[in-house]
Amino acid sequence: MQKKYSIADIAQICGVSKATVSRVINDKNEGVSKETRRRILKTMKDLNYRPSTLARSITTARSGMVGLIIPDASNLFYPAIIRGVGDCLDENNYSMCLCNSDSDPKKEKTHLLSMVDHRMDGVILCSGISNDSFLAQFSKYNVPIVLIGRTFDLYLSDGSVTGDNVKGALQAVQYLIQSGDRRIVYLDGTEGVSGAIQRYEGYRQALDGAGIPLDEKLVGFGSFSIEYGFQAINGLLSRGEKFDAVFAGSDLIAIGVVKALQRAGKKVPQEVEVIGFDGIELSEIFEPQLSTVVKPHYDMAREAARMLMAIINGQEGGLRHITVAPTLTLRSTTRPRSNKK
Amino acid sequence: MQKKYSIADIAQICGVSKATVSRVINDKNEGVSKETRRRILKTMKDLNYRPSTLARSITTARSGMVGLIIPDASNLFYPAIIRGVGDCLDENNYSMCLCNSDSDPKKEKTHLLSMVDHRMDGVILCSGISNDSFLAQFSKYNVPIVLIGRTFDLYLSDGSVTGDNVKGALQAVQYLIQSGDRRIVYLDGTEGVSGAIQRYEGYRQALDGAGIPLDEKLVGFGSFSIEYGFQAINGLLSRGEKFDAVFAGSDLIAIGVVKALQRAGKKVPQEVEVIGFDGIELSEIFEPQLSTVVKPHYDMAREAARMLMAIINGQEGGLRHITVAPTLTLRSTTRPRSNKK
DNA sequence: TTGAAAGCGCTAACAT
DNA sequence: ATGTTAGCGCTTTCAA
Repeated sequence: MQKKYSIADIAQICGVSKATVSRVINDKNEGVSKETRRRILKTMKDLNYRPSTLARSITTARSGMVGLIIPDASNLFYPAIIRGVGDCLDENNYSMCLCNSDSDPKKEKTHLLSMVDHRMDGVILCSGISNDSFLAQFSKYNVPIVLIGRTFDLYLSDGSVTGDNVKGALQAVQYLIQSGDRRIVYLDGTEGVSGAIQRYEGYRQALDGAGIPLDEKLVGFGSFSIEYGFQAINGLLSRGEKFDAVFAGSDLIAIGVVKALQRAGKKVPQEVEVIGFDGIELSEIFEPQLSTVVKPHYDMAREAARMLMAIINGQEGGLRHITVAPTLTLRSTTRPRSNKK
Repeated sequence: MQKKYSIADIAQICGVSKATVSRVINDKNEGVSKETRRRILKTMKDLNYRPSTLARSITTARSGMVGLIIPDASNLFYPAIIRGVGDCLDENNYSMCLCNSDSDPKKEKTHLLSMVDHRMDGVILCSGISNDSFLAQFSKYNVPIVLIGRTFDLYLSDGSVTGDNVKGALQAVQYLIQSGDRRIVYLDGTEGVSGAIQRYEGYRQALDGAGIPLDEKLVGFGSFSIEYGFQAINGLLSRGEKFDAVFAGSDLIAIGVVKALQRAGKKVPQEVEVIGFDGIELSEIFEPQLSTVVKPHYDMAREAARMLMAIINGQEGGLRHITVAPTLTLRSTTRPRSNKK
């Protein structure tokens, strides 16, 4: 167990002051002779000395760390998000502190406060919690925050990157309607979450536009999981509900839907068309490949991180609230159609 | 932009010393009158004061953070790992610092050093890099390290949790052989990585045991991805190679294999049986569901974190190197067989 | 029960 | 080019 050296040790051994050592640590090209610098560098190396970021942070008021809060790292929606912000932070020599909120306001609050305690230079919140969120009170702590995929309480944030959920849902459902479907099931995850609210809005607009009355029996909310999609369809089927298509608020739900449909002997897409939402990697891997509303999550996450870095570095404005238009991507869970003009 | 308060501010406002405030922050039940404690607590709350973990860490020599290094957060193998260590850390009020190494020794080194700089209390390394790893030199820094799924250089770590890859591969290939398969393709990810080396060993043992000569044309290494499995099979097929089954070193590879096979019109499992490795969530989601060698990744990661916490807390021994036996799980990419005795 | 003072490892003026 | 001196926000003896 070798001793941990501090800047004072290095200074003493090299016969210089701490200030000089500090200078070479921080790579100021000014003010240190080549010779001394070399000597100090060598000593640091020989002793395996690593300057403490903690101590530095305390004086510079910069921790070099950013927090990322997501609902659940094991949900297949998040890998792209994690990697996106991770890559951007790497490029900026920043570290990432990750935690799971489980969409639980309590946990969200705990983690948010933990970010403050650890003096994170900023945090990225990728979650869908609605009203009893701690977000409104978070500004007190003066930690810049940027939101991913959460389109209300934007005013409580310093930046945001979100997909246009209303439009995405609208397009998807319009497509189904044009395809001849009338009774269109709409299934989404956590009710009250911004994305779900907006997709519901898009769904309604599409029906309205086509003069199709909304049938609440065809609408359901649960969780963003395969299980929910599976159960929901089984429920509808057992209740004898008839429907031509399903629009799901997430790809995971859509996959559950397809599985339940197939299990019940319904042909997808011949008997029932299915469109998912998100365009996660899995939507392409799964067979049949999902028709879905694609959002570029990796890039969105990267952009959110870039934004946060800009804010932290005090760079001037630029657009701080970005909305990206999703693209309806037709694959194998919708019927092929000849292009119409 | 409100002022950031420090312990000194709170002390002054409450008319007590910093020491007293420190006492209530640290919740020592000793030494603070109920009244003073109440007053201090109230003031802290009113001012939104949050003690700086950084400052505390510098004196206590404890950061309350643990680093987790994985190759790639966007690889569908890792969600379970991330969540597993995350959950354990949460329970211990620890934070997680996550980074991606891309299986690049340089990046691994950079991140490992960053962990030292940030004075992480420990790190969990979940990666498969082989020889030019920085691991051998890492012990210099006296940061406890535990390994997940990396069964060589265990002596360089303070703990480890790994699956028995030799045995897992052996079982899988033996099963295929008993199933009547003779020409068995073996595809794995990064060559030289501990897991791959061991699976290759298991593969060889199984062939040996059955007196089947090893045909190197049926063996390939690439990356742990769907793409690789897909390409590899296409390559074999275009070269006119004949084979009865495929054993893949990861589920992702196996999925690529199945896709390529199906695309080429080969029936799985009727014409070609496929067994994957890992048992990630996706192996069950994918259709056809993968027959695979399952390891409990979430639990393994959790256990690794638990181990690390024990080491950090200076708790006595217990087993510090754990090997878990994987279980061959038969699903839809192998032919049904009657049980034999 | 409370306080004073030193110290943790660093940076940042300000001198020299 | 280098050193001196204060801090930064906290914990921790040791006294009172």
